[in-house]
Amino acid sequence: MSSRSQAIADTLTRAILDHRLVPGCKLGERELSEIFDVSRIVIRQSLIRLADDGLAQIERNRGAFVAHPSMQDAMEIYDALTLVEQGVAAQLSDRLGPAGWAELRQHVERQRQAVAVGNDALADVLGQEFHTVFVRLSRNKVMQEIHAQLVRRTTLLRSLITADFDYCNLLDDHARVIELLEKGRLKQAMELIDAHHRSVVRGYIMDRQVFPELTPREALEPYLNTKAGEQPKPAPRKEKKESKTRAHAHVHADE
Amino acid sequence: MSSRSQAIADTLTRAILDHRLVPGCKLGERELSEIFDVSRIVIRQSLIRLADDGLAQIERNRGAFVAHPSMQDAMEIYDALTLVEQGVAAQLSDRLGPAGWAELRQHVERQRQAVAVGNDALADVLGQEFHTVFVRLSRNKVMQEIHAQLVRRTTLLRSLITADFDYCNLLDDHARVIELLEKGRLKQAMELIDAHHRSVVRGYIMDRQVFPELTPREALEPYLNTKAGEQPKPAPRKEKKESKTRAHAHVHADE
DNA sequence: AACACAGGATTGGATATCAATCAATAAGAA
DNA sequence: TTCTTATTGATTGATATCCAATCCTGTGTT
Repeated sequence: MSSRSQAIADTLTRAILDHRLVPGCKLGERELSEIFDVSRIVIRQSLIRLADDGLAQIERNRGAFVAHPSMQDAMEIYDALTLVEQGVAAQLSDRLGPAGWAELRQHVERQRQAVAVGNDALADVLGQEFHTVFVRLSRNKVMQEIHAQLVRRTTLLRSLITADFDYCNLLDDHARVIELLEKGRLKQAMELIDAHHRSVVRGYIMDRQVFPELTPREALEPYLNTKAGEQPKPAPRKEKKESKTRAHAHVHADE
Repeated sequence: MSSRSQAIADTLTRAILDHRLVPGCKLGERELSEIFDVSRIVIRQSLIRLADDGLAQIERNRGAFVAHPSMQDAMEIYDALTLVEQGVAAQLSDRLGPAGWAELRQHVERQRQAVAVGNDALADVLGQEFHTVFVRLSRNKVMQEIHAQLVRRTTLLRSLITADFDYCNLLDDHARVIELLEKGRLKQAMELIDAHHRSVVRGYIMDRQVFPELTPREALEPYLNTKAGEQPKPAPRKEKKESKTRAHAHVHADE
């Protein structure tokens, strides 16, 4: 494995993406060093990595915090994501072979089955993964990394919103995008991608204040027991609140 | 000022982009710590930043080196850059106001005058800057940062090639792109951007071996005297070799 | 209540030290 | 001689401890 600081940065990233560490949460060096049982310097390096990735913000002489993007940031991130995925779509419509289209359709089918079975958690994961698979088919590692970073930041954004709008009309967008692209209707596919993301960001209602709910120690505890990189992922999201979701209880946080 | 490690990372970046530190060059912690007169830890943090930016590569227990991208990497970087600039072009063709178009035209005009006067160095800088200005007009900081990183990596790539082909046919591409975009001929503009980059990467002949020519200490010395972030930039590129350039002596490393 | 000040806590950084690993040399066998 | 192996040196990864600068807070004064 690579360096310790990278491993810790990965763990922190996981915790942030799982919404266990919420925006604005203080990431104190001493506290983290005690939690991970490493020196402060290793923590510092991890925090630098997180900051470079846009998930943390370091303020001089004040310390590091989980990034707290503004509404403006959110729109820019989604704009960038749209731009990237549209570009990849354009490339794939030219260059993708039959095996690639098959993989995409297969992925959508797996998600559809997960929904049919009622396994919403799996459906969520597959829904997220679709975009990653999509970009992977471009066979461009640079683009993949850029896209992955943007996806991480959108996942962070979801910590800031009250997911109280209907995602269900987005469920079939993936299949439709594939269909349109295969038919060579690139322009329509790109518009759909744009609408897909735009409808998500329009639903955003960013709560300026976010309650930590979990101390860093509590938030990170599940990731520490299994030292090997297994997937603990107990994912105790703030579903406890009175269900603000309107009609649909199973929210597919696809985007 | 932000942290010391960021300042040093910036200096190292400058040195790499100025081709004073060439791909494969060892970036020893002890050596750099003596050069910058800081502890190894600060250097380590700087190297982490550089690695995250794709300009350095850290190998476990072996140290950091200036990144040495492969031909495959080069193509991927240019593909990504093309994708980003095409996307931005599409956005600008919709959203850019008259002031924006004026700024672009003005920039091209300044470069043209620099060429006319024979100030090739300035023309080079302006040629590089054009793309940055272009993306800045999208008013998307996230996209700007992604683009800037890609540009840095293309600049690094230029350390690896023998610039022995004719850039001159690319000189007016910028003006043509603006013209096409303003006329709403988006598709043609995007194709031109693609061709622009593609013609550059096609000219690449990557020399597997790169002679350091300068030790890190020599390479970094010019940046140290002026402690305040002035621009020393003596840029003693390897122009010393017998001019391999074919017909055109003044190579506009526009891309 | 408003302000100023002092103290504590935290970060940024330096130094010294140690273990682990890699590289290159030196020693030894075929 | 040449190939293999062992030793040594150098460098990295990481820790502990220490110090200065800065920020936050709480108290005391006006």
